[in-house]
Amino acid sequence: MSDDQWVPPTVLLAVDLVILTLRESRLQVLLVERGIEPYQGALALPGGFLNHAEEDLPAAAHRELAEEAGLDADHLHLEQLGVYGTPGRDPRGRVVSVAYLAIAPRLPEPVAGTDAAHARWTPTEQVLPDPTRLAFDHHRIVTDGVERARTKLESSALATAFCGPTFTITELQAVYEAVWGTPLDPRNFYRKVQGVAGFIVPTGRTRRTETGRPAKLFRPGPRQALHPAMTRPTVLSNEEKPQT
Amino acid sequence: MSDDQWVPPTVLLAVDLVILTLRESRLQVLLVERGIEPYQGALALPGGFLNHAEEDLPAAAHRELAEEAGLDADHLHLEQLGVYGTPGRDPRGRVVSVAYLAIAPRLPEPVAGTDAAHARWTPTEQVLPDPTRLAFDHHRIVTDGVERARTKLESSALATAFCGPTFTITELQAVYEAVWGTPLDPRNFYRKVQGVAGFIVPTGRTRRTETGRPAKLFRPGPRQALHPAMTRPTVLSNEEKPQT
DNA sequence: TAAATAGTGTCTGTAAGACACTATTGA
DNA sequence: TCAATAGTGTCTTACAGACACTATTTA
Repeated sequence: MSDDQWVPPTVLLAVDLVILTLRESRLQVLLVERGIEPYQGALALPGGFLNHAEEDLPAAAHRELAEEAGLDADHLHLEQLGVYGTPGRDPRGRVVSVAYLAIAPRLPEPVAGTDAAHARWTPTEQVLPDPTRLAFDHHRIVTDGVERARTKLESSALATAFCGPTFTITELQAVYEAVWGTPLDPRNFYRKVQGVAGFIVPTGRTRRTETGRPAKLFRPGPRQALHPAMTRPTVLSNEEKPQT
Repeated sequence: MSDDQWVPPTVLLAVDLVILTLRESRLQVLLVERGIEPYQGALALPGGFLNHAEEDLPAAAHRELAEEAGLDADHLHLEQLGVYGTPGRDPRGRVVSVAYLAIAPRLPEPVAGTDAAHARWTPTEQVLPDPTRLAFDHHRIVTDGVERARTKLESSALATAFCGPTFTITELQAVYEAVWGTPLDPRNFYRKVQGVAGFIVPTGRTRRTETGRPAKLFRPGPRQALHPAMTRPTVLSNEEKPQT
């Protein structure tokens, strides 16, 4: 600290994106096939270095979102997930990556012939169990992103961000079931979700399905913080099982 | 992106520490008086640049913790808070800072004659209301750190990290009251905290106070995640007040 | 009609919060 | 004895979860 010649080291700064959506009733994450070394040919999160030294971090995240997934900011939740900067995580040198979590309603297949051509949706249930499937430390980042999404679903109105502008309660339930990976009781969910003030508001319209009673349509309400919170069914560890 | 000459920009990487403790029944944060420009003479969070390009982030956080607060890793909770990297936040150039939250039991006054000589404890209630009191964007970082601590107190056993190796239930309550900034009912708190399996375990000993019945002593239990969670009294916004 | 999905009623157990009460110490 | 702090009992209300039941559609 008292070395007069010392100058602080510099690092390369990147953003990585965990983009989650719901397709085929499953939670899916956008992955790209890497075209260059390192990890050429492997699957990785979309992302990249800052464009220039003055680019803002959220701006870089939005730019990558547009470039690699063809997504504009509409209906889009974007939040910082964390920093991943272990020395050696990138063979090119000291790269520190800021991960962002993006959540979007039902998204289309990436369009061929664009920058997003090598992108593909992959169910998280295929990615999470295998830590070696992704390049760099991206498996850890995806794991953290999914866990963040699960937690946020409990206490915030984030679930509606997975839906279109209007939705049925059953559709909303499907979001919770897909993200949490647990089945929920439809009747309890129905009343529960309506009892949370400001979470969803009825539109007065209904939506016909192939068969069965038409369902009322709702849109997102004004509330971001949910009271009472949605409760994720607790997977009981051995220690907390009731003693019979 | 198709410019063959383009090379990614580099940035300066720093760590900043929000070190919280409990002194005089108040939540206090460690601040240092800056000895150099920019913001010379102003109060700021302890922290600094990476020592060398290969230093790990948590290692840098621990190093600053030792240098600026004289703290070793004992009894210490340390977690990543977030990245603060807005262009222009530091007049010296593009500095991206990774903030860490550290929580420690009752800490002594910083020792004069060490690197920590210019450090001082400051009650958060004096810092939080005034966004101009701290250098850089450190007010925001402190705000985020305190909010993180408040939230973690609800669902994790973090509160015991503010206490010594053994503590009374009343002391534990004082932690919750200081961090949350709300009074709690001692009788309900007493039963509540004992009903949370694995949170605290009785030592069998008691501690005498100046006056009044001696209190049972407890030590931290094995559980990190609390079930049921401690509930922070909800400050009702206008919208959610019950309609009479 | 049956099959399917939407939506309601009701009960039980757990837990939060209010608050009266008892217990054990020092002065 | 009183003052002070520790600890218990009990009631009310909220809410999670189980699950029987009714409602409205298409085939």
